[in-house]
Amino acid sequence: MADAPRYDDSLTIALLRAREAVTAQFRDHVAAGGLTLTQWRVIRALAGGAELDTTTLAHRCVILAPSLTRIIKTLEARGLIEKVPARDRRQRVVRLTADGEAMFTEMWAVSKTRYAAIEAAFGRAEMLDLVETLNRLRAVLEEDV
Amino acid sequence: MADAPRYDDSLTIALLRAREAVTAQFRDHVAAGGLTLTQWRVIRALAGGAELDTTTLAHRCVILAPSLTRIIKTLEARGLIEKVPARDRRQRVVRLTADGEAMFTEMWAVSKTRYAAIEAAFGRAEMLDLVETLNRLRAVLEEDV
DNA sequence: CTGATTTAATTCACATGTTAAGTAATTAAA
DNA sequence: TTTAATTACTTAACATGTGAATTAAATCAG
Repeated sequence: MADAPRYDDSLTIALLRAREAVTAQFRDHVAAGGLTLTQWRVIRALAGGAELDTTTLAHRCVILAPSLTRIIKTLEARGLIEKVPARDRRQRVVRLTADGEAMFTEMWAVSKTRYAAIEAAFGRAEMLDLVETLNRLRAVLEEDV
Repeated sequence: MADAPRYDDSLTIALLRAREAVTAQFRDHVAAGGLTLTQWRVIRALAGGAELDTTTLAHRCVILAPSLTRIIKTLEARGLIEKVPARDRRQRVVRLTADGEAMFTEMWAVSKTRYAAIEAAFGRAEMLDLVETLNRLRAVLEEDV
């Protein structure tokens, strides 16, 4: 039997570690705002007045529906998001409140600088290329394999 | 304020989605063996008779200590791993049992083919390059930024 | 129009992620 | 050597990941 590839060479582990390293650049800042990184993704997806239903939001933020149900409950209780009446009454459509938009604006200013720092350290071209490669990998895997 | 980059362009989201796509290739198979992907990483790290303490194992598998504590408890209860007496009695050193090694061997055969399928679909050179890029990104971020 | 099917969320149960606090063993310092 | 500091791990509490079952609303078939 061929040996297992060394862990450092494994694609899954490399993805896990890289993601961990990247999110570490934002975690403290987001936590200082009283949010988790997952909650921050939701806030960010809704920024600028977007009104999104749970399914769309879950897909964009890469959060499973049960998690999003809980997160919406939490953020709504904090007054950061609010429900919007929907024509299809099965859907739960939400948007940011004024407080939510304010929270986003404030935190985004810092997030931007962190993101810029990563670009500066790693290289803008390399970063764009990496994102493109990752999206291509995903496209390939979601087709067939 | 500059707008947030579109979600599809975000590095964090790209990493999240790519990882999701890759792990999806293994999840069903691993679940069929009664394991989670996280548990499988532990089994895999111990394969071949390795005896590792919790700290080393946590680092290699990219699992936080509290999670690993629970996982070790679970896998030990299932008879897949066992404790090894350690000179430093603060440490918890574990290894696979015979059953654990058998489980690994059986499942690894399938995992290998899945991994090979990904290589075939995405390209071996591209895959090696991606892993190298991810590790370089991590190295850059863990240095300074 | 009525019953069957599908769709959108939610709920449940359990595993893991995450931070902080706690415990026991080892090491360092006075 | 006795205490203080460090180390390795565990526990606790809460948030999220994950799959399965459930509920409510919309849609479809007859």
